[in-house]
Amino acid sequence: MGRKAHFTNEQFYSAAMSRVAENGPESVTVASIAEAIGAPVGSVYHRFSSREMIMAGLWLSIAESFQKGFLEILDAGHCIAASLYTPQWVRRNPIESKILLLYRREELIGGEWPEQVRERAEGLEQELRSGLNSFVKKQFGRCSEKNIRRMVFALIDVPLASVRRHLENDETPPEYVDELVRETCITMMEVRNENI
Amino acid sequence: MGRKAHFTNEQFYSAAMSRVAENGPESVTVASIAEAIGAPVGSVYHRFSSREMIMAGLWLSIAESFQKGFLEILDAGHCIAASLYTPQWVRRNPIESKILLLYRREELIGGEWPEQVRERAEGLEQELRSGLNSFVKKQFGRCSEKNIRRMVFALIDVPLASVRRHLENDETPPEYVDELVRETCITMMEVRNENI
DNA sequence: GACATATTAGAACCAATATTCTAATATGTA
DNA sequence: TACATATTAGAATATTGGTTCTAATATGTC
Repeated sequence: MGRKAHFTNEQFYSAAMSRVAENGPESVTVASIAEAIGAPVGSVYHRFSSREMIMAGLWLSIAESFQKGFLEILDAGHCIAASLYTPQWVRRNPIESKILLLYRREELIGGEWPEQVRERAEGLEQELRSGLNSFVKKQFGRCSEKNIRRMVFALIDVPLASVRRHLENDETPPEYVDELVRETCITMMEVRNENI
Repeated sequence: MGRKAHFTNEQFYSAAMSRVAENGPESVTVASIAEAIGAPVGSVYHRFSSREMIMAGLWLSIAESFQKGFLEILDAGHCIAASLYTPQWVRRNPIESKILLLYRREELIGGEWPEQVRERAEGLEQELRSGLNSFVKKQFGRCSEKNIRRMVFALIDVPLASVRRHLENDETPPEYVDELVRETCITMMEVRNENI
């Protein structure tokens, strides 16, 4: 029927993504996205209902892709590999990782989360929680609150901490961070009797 | 000579601080600070040359106070205690810790760092680096790059990671985070031969 | 080729907020 | 009490950036 689209959604996302990685989330204005791909601002609003929707879509697609890989490893029961997933993913995806791991979600998406977006985000959380639960059950026999916390720490919090410093400096995380993360993960797996 | 000040600097800082803790750095407008203490915006600019200067002063005073306590423990050579300093400080300073540990510095202080402010910040970094160096020298005999990294990880990055999740949720870090941090710190202190 | 509609196009609009400016006011000193 | 000045006071200004609106344009279908 109508005329063919001149720009793809990916182009809009990609423009937003580069700008976030280069100058931080604040610098992403609707005008800057438009300019980056040579479109007028009106076109942006024709595709997306608001700036928030662009940022949310971008964030979600990166988060989904990250989490997919993580859960595959976790489901396979590879504990150490799961803890190393973050630094390795960061090396493979330097731009995406700044958006997902360096900035807070609220910096990217300030205001209202439209229903549809919230659902996708909740789906992600749900999926992660259940993946962790079954991992812990498999590894430790039973899924105590204490063991869940240990694994969140070993597989998520610590790996994130290990790369953040490097993301801030725009450098690829050096190999030694894997060693630190691995040692921590091994320690966390050594659950003593009183912990079970 | 002139008339006495009606408001103290602390009042301005404190107003800014509460707002950051409650609604995030974005919500701190010059008008909101003024309103919080019942002053007109003009008074704010009479004291501070810009919004940035308020935020920078606030951030610096918190950072200095945090770091002072940390370095005392570190200088005393108490490794585990140093790693536990962060979660414990967070429990004692719930408001301050959101400003110092939850938000990125760039969120608080966006643009230019005036000379004077930059100097104070650089002083802090310098002081921390040198404190860490002498700690590592004392603990490990020699101050290798590798050991420095391990200690930054054990004493700074991991403790920070251990509380961030809780700061986001506006809850005091539960006691068990100390256990996780302690175990990690112990692991990091066990430097094997090939690491020295 | 004519029509319908998706899309481009960009000017205009609006809201928020940092900053400036001018006037009024209070207080320490002579 | 009168003067000098730090401070309060808040209205006015300027800028930035998201959003809306109207017109022009291209493209698939009849």
